[in-house]
Amino acid sequence: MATQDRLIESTQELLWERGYVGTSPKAIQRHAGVGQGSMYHHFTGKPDLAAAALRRSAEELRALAEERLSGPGTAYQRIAGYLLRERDVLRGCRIGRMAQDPDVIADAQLRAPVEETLAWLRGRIAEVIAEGQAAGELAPDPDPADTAAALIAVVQGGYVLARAAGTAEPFHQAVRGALGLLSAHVLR
Amino acid sequence: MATQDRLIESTQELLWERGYVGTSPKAIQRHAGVGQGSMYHHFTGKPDLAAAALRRSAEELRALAEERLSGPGTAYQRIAGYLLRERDVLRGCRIGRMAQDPDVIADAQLRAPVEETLAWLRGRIAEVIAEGQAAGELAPDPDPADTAAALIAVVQGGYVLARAAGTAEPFHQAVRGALGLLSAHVLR
DNA sequence: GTCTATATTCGGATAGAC
DNA sequence: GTCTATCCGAATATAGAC
Repeated sequence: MATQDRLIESTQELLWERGYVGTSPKAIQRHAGVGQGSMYHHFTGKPDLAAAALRRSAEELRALAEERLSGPGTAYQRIAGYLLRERDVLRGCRIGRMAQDPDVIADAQLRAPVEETLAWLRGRIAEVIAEGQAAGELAPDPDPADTAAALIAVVQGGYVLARAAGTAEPFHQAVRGALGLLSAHVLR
Repeated sequence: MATQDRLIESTQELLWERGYVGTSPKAIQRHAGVGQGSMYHHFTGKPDLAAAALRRSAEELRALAEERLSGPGTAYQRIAGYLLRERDVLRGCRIGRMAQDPDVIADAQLRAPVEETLAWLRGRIAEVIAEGQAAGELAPDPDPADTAAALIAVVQGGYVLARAAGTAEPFHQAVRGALGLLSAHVLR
């Protein structure tokens, strides 16, 4: 694999585990097996490399989500498929995690992929809900945008509860709870 | 105010804003207007001071939540009151935020207040739901523990969405979405 | 493209005077 | 109790040789 790619992948990994403030250039170099000079040859510095890593994570997350959301099944089934898909619960969301970091939020380059990805995800799920309502599969009363925000928040917040508890169980409870509430609106 | 209290309050503030890794002893001293030696006289070091700050934040959060949850009204009204109460949305949750920090999760002293507070909150909301069901105010089918986890996750995840977006709106959408789904289960 | 040397500041603390 | 001095390693680079 190319040196750049090894650097980007290592940065993705470390950002996920330690956050932006907690990830040092030195640690990235060690993890990637790449020297100091080499890193600064390919990237101008930590923010540049982190931005590349976040853009790649954003792409990957989007592809994974789209896989479930554009698959077969009713609106409810596709949303349930998305919420119930295999996840590394205790590690949390590589993208959502960054929203807590003030240095990420303060830097437009770093914040853009985070903002865009979560906005896209809310919009995409709102579409699926609206499709379900148009098809008569879902009751017409829940607002698609509000409901989509609630569902994504359940995932992001579920990670918080799981990490706090030291076990994945609260995440799964939250997802079951959300699907339980939503399923009351399934018409057929 | 006593020096200890100024240190604890400053630490609460900085942990909220910058997280544990992002908060240095030096910054705490500056914020509190307290000298180096003074800080190390009252606390053994950063983890000790952070633990004191987190315990205090945990108490405060609990008191604020209990105020709404044990107030007057039906189960649904009390839960809605809790979800809709005034919040500093873009700053997020002082306690939930810590769950992302690996150094907090790794240290039992630091993690305990986070774990206990969120577990208490889930339990307390589950109780309110169960009371509502017993009183015939809420449909009996939603599982109290799962539903409570979903509601708390909506709050925690709502903060993530809001910070990512740079505006409080997604938080409010998520709360409206959750209350919309829950309200379908209100019987009277 | 990669390596080693060097620089500067900060993080997190200890020691001892007042 | 509080202050100042000092310490050592890490964070984040830049410079220049190979």
